[in-house]
Amino acid sequence: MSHQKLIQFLQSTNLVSLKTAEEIANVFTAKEINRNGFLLKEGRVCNEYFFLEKGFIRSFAYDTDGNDVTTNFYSGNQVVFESSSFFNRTLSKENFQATVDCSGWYITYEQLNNLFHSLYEFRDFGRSILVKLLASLKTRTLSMITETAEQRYEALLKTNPEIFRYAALKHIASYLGITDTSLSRIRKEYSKK
Amino acid sequence: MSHQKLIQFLQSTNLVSLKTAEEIANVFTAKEINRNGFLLKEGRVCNEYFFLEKGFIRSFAYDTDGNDVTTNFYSGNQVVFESSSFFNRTLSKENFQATVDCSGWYITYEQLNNLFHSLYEFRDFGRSILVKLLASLKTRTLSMITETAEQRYEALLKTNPEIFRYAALKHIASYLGITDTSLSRIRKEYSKK
DNA sequence: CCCGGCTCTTCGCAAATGACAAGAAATAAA
DNA sequence: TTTATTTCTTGTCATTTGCGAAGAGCCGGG
Repeated sequence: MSHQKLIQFLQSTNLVSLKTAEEIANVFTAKEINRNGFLLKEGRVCNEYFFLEKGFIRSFAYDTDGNDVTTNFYSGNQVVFESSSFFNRTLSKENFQATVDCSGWYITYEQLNNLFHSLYEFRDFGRSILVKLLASLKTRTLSMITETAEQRYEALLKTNPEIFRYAALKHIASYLGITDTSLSRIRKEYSKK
Repeated sequence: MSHQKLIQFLQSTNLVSLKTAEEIANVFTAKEINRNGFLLKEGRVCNEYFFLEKGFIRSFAYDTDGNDVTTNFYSGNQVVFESSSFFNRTLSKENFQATVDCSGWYITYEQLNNLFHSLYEFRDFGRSILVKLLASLKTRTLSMITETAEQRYEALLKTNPEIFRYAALKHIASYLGITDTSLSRIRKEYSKK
């Protein structure tokens, strides 16, 4: 168990030097999540800023009719946490569940704030994570408006093929904003081409 | 022209003391935007962290077919800027246009970074802005998936009635992810109730 | 190994929405 | 004011998508 991947990830933004990345990484604690295990359950306060090194996580919420709606997918080398619950210390409306066995590293809210205090570079890193999340969500929202379900399916298949290895089709369907029935039809059409 | 509203806004998050809020506000420069004027045009780097004191701004992007798609609406007492372009110094894909005469205050990227450096509290404030943007976009994306167009229209009417005072219906339609034709029909149905 | 449950596909039908076009209403320009 | 332009509504029709149900396929627990 080494911090290698985490250090690489911290440096990948070009906001953190190697020395600082090592310093930051040393604060993180190893964490494993078994298949179907939860990183976070709704109704609780998110207290782990989790770097997913290996595995796959799906986040989802329940709508007013009780339907399970996928809010996001996370594969390796990403930070996984619910920003609003984490930073505002409020109850999470989302669940984060491992689709396969996962391993990674986390720091708590307190540890993160200590690092923000002491290491200028880590604040910039933290901000870049938020900005990235916001940008990708903007792109997704725009695609919900401007693209057809089939176009969204095709784009997801090309840009995030790993999702199709790890996630159930019904969960991909709700992520795309359609029913599993409709996704099935789209896949049938698409496979003809 | 006073910083009063800006100071109040800075304090509203409870992350910034009055003294610090005043200190921060003093760095901001007054800015007016005439009706139909632009705060930001696509293809340029967003360099203004703009506090909108009065007025109304619509942000929009063009899809691949050249259709104008509303990405957001901003009324008074909000921070208006494109986070990805601003923080990453990349070209904006969005336009920000004043729907009516606007007035407010801005700081540049450089000024914001200086404040982040010198004032711990302002960093927390800046983060809370990003977290809020992310949370509201999450809510919107989820509503695009789980709610019907009529439900989204009804919710917007209740929670953001000012949008209907300032924005054209066709712009509200693209924000809701439907055509203006469809919005017109929904309004007709809705008015019967 | 077999059973039960979950997932995915398929079908028929209903409802929602989009595309296109025409006309009315509102707004801006001359 | 008059004219031109834009916005909004309405109509028809085609397409997409959802809903409910049924059946096939897959997987895990006993």
